[in-house]
Amino acid sequence: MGSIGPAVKLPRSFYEQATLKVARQLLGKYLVRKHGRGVTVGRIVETEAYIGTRDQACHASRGRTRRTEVMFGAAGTAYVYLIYGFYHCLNAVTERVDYPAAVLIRALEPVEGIPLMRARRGTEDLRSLASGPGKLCQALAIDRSLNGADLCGSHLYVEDRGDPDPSILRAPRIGVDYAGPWKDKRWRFLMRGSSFLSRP
DNA sequence: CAAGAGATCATCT
DNA sequence: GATGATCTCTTGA
Repeated sequence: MGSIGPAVKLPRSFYEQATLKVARQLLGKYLVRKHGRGVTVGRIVETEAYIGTRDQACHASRGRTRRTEVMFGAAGTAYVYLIYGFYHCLNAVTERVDYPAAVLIRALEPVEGIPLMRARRGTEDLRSLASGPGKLCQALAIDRSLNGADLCGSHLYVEDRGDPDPSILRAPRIGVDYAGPWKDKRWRFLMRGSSFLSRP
């Protein structure tokens, strides 16, 4: 719907760019997940950037540990972690090796495989299927087994379907009040007018 | 509609 | 032993 031209899988070079640019440019692209015989796709409508060891909201600010190791690795890999013992969060690792940075995918507009998403989420409400980082991982069957997975592979990747550039808003990141001066950075990017955001 | 509680576990101190 | 880059449900205006 509204797509023009062929779908192009984003190459690794896309993720090697500055994290804020990647976070901005992921909006309007399509996250594709192939799992078993099911394909689910959502249009990315909300992202957040986590950048380097000085950003106190970034997990890597606590150093290079087993958990954060993936963020220090190559751009274009998935950083997936379990949060609050219940939900998973999906990030795309960005920038160069040894520089820890990533973009959190915060919300999707369901596009393909909607019945499967409804079944996985246990709700019929379209607006609740993927409007949050934990929700979208549940809807797309993304868990820690995908930590370190290649986003330029065939099970989990992002496509440019030729949509026109969206109108974008910036806001402070969610849930990082502990991050001192870094909590006010406007590193959250939203597609203006989308009704599938985690919050307006 | 807003606010609060509770759920549950991998990771790190 | 403490702590979350969350979500859902309940309560009460």
